[in-house]
Amino acid sequence: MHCTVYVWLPRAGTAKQQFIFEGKMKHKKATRITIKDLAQELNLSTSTISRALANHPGISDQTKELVNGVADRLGFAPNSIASSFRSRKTKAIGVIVPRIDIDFHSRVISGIEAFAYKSGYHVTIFQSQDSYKREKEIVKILQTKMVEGIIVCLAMETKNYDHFKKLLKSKVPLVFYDRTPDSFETNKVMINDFESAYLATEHLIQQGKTRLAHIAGNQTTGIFKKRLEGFKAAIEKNGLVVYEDLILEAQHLSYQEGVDCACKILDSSIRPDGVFCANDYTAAAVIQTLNKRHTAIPEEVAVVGFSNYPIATIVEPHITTINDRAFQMGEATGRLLIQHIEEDEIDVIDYQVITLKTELIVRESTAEKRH
Amino acid sequence: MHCTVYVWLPRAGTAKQQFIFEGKMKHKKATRITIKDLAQELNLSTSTISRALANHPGISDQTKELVNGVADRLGFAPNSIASSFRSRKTKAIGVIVPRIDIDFHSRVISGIEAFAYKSGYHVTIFQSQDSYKREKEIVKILQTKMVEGIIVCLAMETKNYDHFKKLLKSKVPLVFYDRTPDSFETNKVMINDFESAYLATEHLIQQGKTRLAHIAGNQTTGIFKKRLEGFKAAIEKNGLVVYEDLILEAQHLSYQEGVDCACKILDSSIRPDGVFCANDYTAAAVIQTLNKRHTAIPEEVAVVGFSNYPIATIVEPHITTINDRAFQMGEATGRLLIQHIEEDEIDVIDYQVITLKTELIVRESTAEKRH
DNA sequence: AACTTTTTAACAAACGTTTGCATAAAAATT
DNA sequence: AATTTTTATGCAAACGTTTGTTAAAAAGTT
Repeated sequence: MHCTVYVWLPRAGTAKQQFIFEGKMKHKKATRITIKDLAQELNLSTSTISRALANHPGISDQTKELVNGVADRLGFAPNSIASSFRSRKTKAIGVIVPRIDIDFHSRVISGIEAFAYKSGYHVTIFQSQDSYKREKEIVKILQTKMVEGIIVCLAMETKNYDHFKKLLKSKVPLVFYDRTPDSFETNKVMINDFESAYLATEHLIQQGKTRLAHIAGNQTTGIFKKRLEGFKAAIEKNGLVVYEDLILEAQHLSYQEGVDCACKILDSSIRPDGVFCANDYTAAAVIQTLNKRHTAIPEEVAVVGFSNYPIATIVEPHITTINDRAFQMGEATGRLLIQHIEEDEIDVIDYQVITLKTELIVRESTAEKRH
Repeated sequence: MHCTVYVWLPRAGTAKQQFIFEGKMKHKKATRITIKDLAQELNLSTSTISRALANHPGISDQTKELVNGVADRLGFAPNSIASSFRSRKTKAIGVIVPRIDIDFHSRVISGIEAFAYKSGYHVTIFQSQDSYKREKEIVKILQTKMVEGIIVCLAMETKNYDHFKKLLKSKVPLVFYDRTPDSFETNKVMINDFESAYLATEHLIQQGKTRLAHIAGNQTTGIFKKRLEGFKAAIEKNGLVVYEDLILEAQHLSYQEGVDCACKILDSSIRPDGVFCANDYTAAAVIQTLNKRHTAIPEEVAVVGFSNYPIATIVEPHITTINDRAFQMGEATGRLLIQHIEEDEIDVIDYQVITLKTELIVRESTAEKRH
């Protein structure tokens, strides 16, 4: 049975509104209040309403008050899609991250959202799951004028950047953070991984350590390569020897991988007295392994991590580490993107590279005595 | 000086395209390919193009191929805003969380995004920063037909739900997770906090512990109240005594608060032999404090946490805890919301409450011998 | 061959705003 | 009082799709 029923209901104001219940009475068309309703109610044109709501200077304060009053009274909520459609501005930015539930990324996203919100933008997030295929899919979805600009942290798998180049060709503002493309120049926000690693390593040397080990990240990824380079550079600069046997690569820098690497390093013929780890999970793993072996930290072996994860101050001894300023990186990335979206003058600028200051946070795993 | 210049450029296909540089030559109107261009190119109507691209059954396979071919060739990307505008479907869902950079929430969001993506939706996130004012602001922004449904984890401050009731009145599908409103019935996805706490506490009792302490969360928040109730219920059911002095409230359940509470509890006149903590940060704090005091875990004092954070398997001894299934909670929340968005039949259902199974993960902080 | 049915595509009207231009009224200037 | 200037509002087109209805052509049926 299929029927159509017309029901007439009185509405706020004088006009009457038609609600249509149709087809098994399933589709209740909840007719929303539009700018036209306000116009009718006040005997003004839609253009005046629109301008009044937007606080346009050409509209008298009196009318503005009137319009806002009625809008409130009728519970008017603007249709942002119609507005975006007409004005060609969505006030949306897209963010592609490998995974949201990784501490570093969630802090960066937090910074992006905080800055975007302040600037009147909102943030739509996508997880590439570190997959190249998925990343391309997402870029395709974002091609549709849905967002005014895009922030990306590259998927681990991504070695080809054509999908992003296409994006740039169609003039979509684009900013990369942390894991950025190596083979083409574009907007980037990074920390100085080389410098940070150099700093961390030199700190170990200053503590009198001479046989240094490194648990490195995936060496096809720029940032981890840089950290290894910084490690080596600091050793050589200080006239010490780089022991290649003490450099291990951990694909995902997970805690478990850290344990495995720690065992290998500690059982090596050259017994290290200092370990620099490419993140704090592996640093925590090294520390726990040393604890189990009753090796004194930092006296026998000192440990430095990277990123200042929450665990850095929970594991005992607390981990000396690099403050990677994730939240600030998010803010800086958001700021740069929105600048590119809004400022036409910036068209002259081809691209910008921002490098954030990092700092070494010294804790008990290298410096003070363990209590 | 103000000038207008017309530049004619050849375009893919046979047609030519006009680019207009205007007003100090700042606004490059990058004219995109639209459905109309495709129509012109193929001598078809826009409706046919639209239907062909949408794989409408009324269009012949031959034309579909033709259309898709030209679309590819000209690099056509649909304008999703125009489409949303006309079809009244944005394929977007909004998520309001207290903070993104909290482990639990980032895992829930990850689950939401994963499910939404599979279902062809995208996710826009907002942080209420646990502020009631901010939460109301965000709800107002989301009123604008920008999203088809909303997922919320309440701000700590929120005690009044009028802003959400208004949302429901305008028929916006709404689902709460974890921190849900107590005073009105609506769609919710939760874990059984009472049951989980009961389970955790009973486990301590089974280990022969009789003087139990609890580090509780903010007692104006439902879930933490439930956890306390479960704790007490388990004790009473097992014929033991609830020591009110051993129950402390930590506003934010931070590591530092945990340390403070741990000291108070351990220095209390009734020396506890078991501690149930409302999250893993405070549990880690208790464990570290006990370690510093050289108190044997679990022999002298056993510890149970809540949520299974990464630190649970990093701190030594590893923490016995409740698996809160954050990712699955995200998936379930996303599924429920999208169901409500898409299924008209569901209109009959007023609201749904989903409770997820939890489990106790037994580790060394309660059971096995520490090595 | 005259019909009915099916297939395929076109027409045209929306969707709710924004915005350039025109205009009317009021105020200021001569 | 005639004019210019300023202020406040209206008109109407446009943004790029989707979709209900209609029409023509092709295929099938007698």
